[in-house]
Amino acid sequence: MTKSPQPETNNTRERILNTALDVIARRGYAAAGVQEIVERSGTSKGSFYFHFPSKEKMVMALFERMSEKLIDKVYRTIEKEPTPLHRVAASIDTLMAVFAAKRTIAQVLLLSIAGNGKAIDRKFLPITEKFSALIRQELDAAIAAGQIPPADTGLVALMWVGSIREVIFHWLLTGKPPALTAETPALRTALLRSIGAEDPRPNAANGGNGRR
Amino acid sequence: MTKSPQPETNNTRERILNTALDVIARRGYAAAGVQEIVERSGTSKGSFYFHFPSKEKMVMALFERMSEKLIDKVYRTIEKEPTPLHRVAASIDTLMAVFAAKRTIAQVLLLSIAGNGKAIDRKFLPITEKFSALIRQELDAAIAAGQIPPADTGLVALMWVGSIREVIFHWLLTGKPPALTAETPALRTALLRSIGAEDPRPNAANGGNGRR
Amino acid sequence: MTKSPQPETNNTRERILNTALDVIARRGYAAAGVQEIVERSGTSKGSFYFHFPSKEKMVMALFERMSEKLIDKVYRTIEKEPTPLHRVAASIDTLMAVFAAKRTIAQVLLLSIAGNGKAIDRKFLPITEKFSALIRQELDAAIAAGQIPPADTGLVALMWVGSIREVIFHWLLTGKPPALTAETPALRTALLRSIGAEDPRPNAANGGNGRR
Amino acid sequence: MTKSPQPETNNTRERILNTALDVIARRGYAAAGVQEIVERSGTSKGSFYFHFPSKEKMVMALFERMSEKLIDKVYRTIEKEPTPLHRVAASIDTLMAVFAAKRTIAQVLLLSIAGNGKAIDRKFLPITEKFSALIRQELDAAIAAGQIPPADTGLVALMWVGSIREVIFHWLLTGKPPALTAETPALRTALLRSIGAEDPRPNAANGGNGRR
DNA sequence: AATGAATGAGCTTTCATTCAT
DNA sequence: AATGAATGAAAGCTCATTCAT
Repeated sequence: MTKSPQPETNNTRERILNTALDVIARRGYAAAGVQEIVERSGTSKGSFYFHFPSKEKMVMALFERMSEKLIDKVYRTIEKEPTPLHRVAASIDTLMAVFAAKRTIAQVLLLSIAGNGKAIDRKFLPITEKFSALIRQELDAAIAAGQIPPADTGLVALMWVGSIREVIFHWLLTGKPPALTAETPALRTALLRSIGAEDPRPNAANGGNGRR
Repeated sequence: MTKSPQPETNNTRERILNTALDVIARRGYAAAGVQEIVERSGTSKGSFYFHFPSKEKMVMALFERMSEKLIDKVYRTIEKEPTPLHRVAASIDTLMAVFAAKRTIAQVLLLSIAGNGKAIDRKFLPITEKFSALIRQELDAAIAAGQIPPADTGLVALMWVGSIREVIFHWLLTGKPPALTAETPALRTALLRSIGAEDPRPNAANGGNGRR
Repeated sequence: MTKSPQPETNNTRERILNTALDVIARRGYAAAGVQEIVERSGTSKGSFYFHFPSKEKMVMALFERMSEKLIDKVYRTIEKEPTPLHRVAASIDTLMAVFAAKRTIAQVLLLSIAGNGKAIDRKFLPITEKFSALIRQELDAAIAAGQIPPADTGLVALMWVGSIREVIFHWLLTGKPPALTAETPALRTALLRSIGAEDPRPNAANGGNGRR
Repeated sequence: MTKSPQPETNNTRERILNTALDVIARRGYAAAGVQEIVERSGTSKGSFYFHFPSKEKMVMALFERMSEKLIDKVYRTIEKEPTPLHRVAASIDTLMAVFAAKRTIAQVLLLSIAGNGKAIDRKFLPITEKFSALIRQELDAAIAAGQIPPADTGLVALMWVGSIREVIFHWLLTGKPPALTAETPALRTALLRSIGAEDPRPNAANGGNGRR
């Protein structure tokens, strides 16, 4: 097996997690064997089970690390925005930008894990859940600030997350559009319109018909 | 293993497919063993492999059967509607209604299969794809009829399917809201608003705040 | 599965035996499934087990039929020969000629069956055994007639059968020489020489070096 | 299953190979299950597949080991002989002696494998092939040295291997003669005579009649 | 901390055989 | 005589996990 080039991180635990991300993206959760992960990461079974109590727990750790990083990134980006509505729009942009840049993370976070049938599902739920909690919070703030009309923000947040997820899904599986971020402005505009708001960043509004 | 009560269908092939639906919903694709399926369906492994060349092919047959039924159901429902926009709205309602009524089908069709990492994904892709093709078609008709402003219907259809999927997802995993269809009007209204249309069936619009 | 063209024989039992010969030649005894045999012969499992108590017994019947035919053929050919030594030589020629002409029979009789590890071996032994009994008998007659010096005819017969078998083996597996019968004269001459006899039919003796 | 007494070798790989030899001799290649092999060798399936990628590859390894040892043994024995003809005679003696001493090896090497119908046949061909290549080489040397008249050594080597094989076959299946090596001198004499040579080691020539 | 041989339950699939029709 | 759906034991193989070193 080819050992992935893994220069800096000398920390075994990190090496395993990084490799696991790769392998899961390539094969899916169920087909990602512990064997392959330890081979590619240049460690050993013993090492793996020294650092993690089970494959499942390791994947959970991976998820936590990924989602934490992602949520942090979103928070750091939106805190510079002037109003709640700007923050709402910026959240969308950031999520799209990050997933476009890190295909592997998108793959694992959004599709490789869902639907294993095990209790695992319930453990992984929080990830999409966190996104929608974040979005809901900003929407509520925008309503409180009078920028948008009242709405069932729980439902809307769910819908938004689903919309974003599906667009990325489609991109992951079909490769269209080649540059995922090209979709962002139209997506943002449509999402905001669904709650009766104007897009505060209409840089590349699009009124024509698509190309799918 | 408890043998599921399976009264009428004496056709083995059907019995296997029906049981497989149950077992996959309960355990997920990968963890649904042929053993359990044949035990619960009161058949045998030999019988299973007499009727299907492989587990994978059996699941594909199951999918085709389910998605065909579902798409048919939607078509039969919307053809009674007067205008394209009514048909668009009716599609949403029907999808929600069917999934609300058949929890098991929703589970398998929308979440148990995705993310197996294998080529299988690409075989199952068409299901969500079919939904969005259907929706896009109606949206295009509505635009042609001048009922709604021009839009990237490919993107919008994707977003709608994602929204619907996520709401159902949430319901499947958290059980909220207890009656999925309670969500339908608000969902429909928001989706239509996203393309600048008025809801032609505003029977139970909801403008309050959520409860998630 | 392609059903072999099987025009005349309307007798099911015969059709099965003929097809079995083909299938065993193609796949070997163990890999020759009852399924394939009945499919290719245009019959059914039920029919198969109506005519034969088991796969093993069917193969035995096939063997008996084949070896009987072959032995008969040899007897009919050699009875025209003038002296025991001529008959000995003619036996060799006939065996080689028949196997060269019926590759399939050679394959099944000489290699597809041997070594299944089961009790079957002991049942199939008689085939080579019959050849050597036949040869031994003629050799004994030649000795009695004073045509050749006394020898351990049991051992010699075994050696001859082994020699013939190995040459055919080699031909079956490597395809050399393209025409098996080209080997016959040299083979015959060498065998006769091993018991101190002159070849009574030295039509194409060969003293040069080989081409393997 | 009774665990074979397996005192010394603590190396798992060797234990598996040794046991496999036994089991294949008893049951034949196809009927020798991995289950039985690991049970008798006191290991586990996991261990088996840790050491070998497949049952087929394991058998190939076993074959290589056996045939290497055997060929080596023959080479070591014949190199002490003074002339090519002596070496030819010594090869025959050694092959017979080794197979007589290691019944199990004879069984597996000479009969348990042939006729599996799979590509495997072609992998196992080399074993008899190696014997005949070895014999041919010595025969060619004897011709070059002027010890025997020119002949088609390719054919002769094949015939010799077939003769030897058949005699051992017969012994394995019928148990006659009780001591295989009793056959050796007569066999050797007859083989040498087939190429017009005198037996250089006529220690126990036998001209009487057989007892088969 | 790390190694990798060992484990064994579990997997999907095959196949000779049976039996109601 | 013939059919083919059904059976179930057994096959080869996988893989998360353990453990002596």
